[in-house]
Amino acid sequence: MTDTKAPDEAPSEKPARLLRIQEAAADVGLTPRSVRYYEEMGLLRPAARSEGDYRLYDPTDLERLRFIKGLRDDAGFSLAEIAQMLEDEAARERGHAALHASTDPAERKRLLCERVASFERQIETLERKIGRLQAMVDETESRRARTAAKIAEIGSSEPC
Amino acid sequence: MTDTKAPDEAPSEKPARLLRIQEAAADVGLTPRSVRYYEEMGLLRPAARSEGDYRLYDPTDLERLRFIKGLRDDAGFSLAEIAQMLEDEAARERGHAALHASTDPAERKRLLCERVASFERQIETLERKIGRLQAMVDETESRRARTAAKIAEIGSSEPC
DNA sequence: CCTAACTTTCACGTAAACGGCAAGGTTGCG
DNA sequence: CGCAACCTTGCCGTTTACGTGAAAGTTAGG
Repeated sequence: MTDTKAPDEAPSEKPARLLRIQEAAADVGLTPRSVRYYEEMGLLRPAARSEGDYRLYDPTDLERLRFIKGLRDDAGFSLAEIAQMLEDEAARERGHAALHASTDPAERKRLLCERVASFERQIETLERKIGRLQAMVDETESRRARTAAKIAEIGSSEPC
Repeated sequence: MTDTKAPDEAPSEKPARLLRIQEAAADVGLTPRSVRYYEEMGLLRPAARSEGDYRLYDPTDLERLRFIKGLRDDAGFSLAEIAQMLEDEAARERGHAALHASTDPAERKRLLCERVASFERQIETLERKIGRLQAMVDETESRRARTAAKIAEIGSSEPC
């Protein structure tokens, strides 16, 4: 359970189910056009291309697409901002690769710490947004409470 | 303290500091163009116009503008969505007016309850967004934790 | 009254994020 | 191998949310 991801040295280990753009897009709730656009914007590259140059997406790609969609739909980040965050991700991946290459504990640690820092930046960005949203909720909530208080003044027990 | 807002029957009670578009926009961190655009999209109308048709904004307008900016910048809502929320607001305002017109307690209560419901819809919309953002934070957090665990494995006490 | 600074409406321009179509190549089932 | 269904790149169109003048009117100070 601690080692879900085998480093797989030998090829043809895990064909891993590759999807073509339509299926991949549908899977994460996007259109093929959007997926291509994201690629054009440098947000992702399909894991592979078929003989005839068809884009082929693996599960990692799908996760990445879901991440992108989440940041766009839920958080309202621009693709440029998302690109920035993903570059951070990329740095983590590179760090991950370097991790396997290195056997020096100190080096390994440095790489891992960098990853943690990057995660924390990401979290901070998200939480800043949450904070501002929460402030709006709080304000609305207090107005709701004031109105509710007026209702209480009127009394007549029964709610609306 | 319970009656901050006097209904003001007589005019010329509170000139209330009216700002022209540039100052108003600067005050809330927008451009005059955006403010005009918001008006064009039906998001707000200046409290008054000068003799020569200059737009004049009162504090209520500024609050509204800040609200709009918040929803856009912080939450990433589209102007269309914001328009919807503000229409809700407008309904509340109309309810507020009707409240002063009506002396029937039952009627007053109905209006107030409507307002509360509208506030609650607003809160729900915001919290849905917060929920999704929080989910992303949680996911990132758990990944951070996994990485941190690896660091702990290495040991060597000193942090990064 | 004059002028600088601000404002108005109108209109065209733009960046982001796709939508949609055309012309041609690829897959894969029968 | 034939053909429907899917994919490719290329390119133009569209919506949203403004930016940027242009031409003309308004305000306020000197």
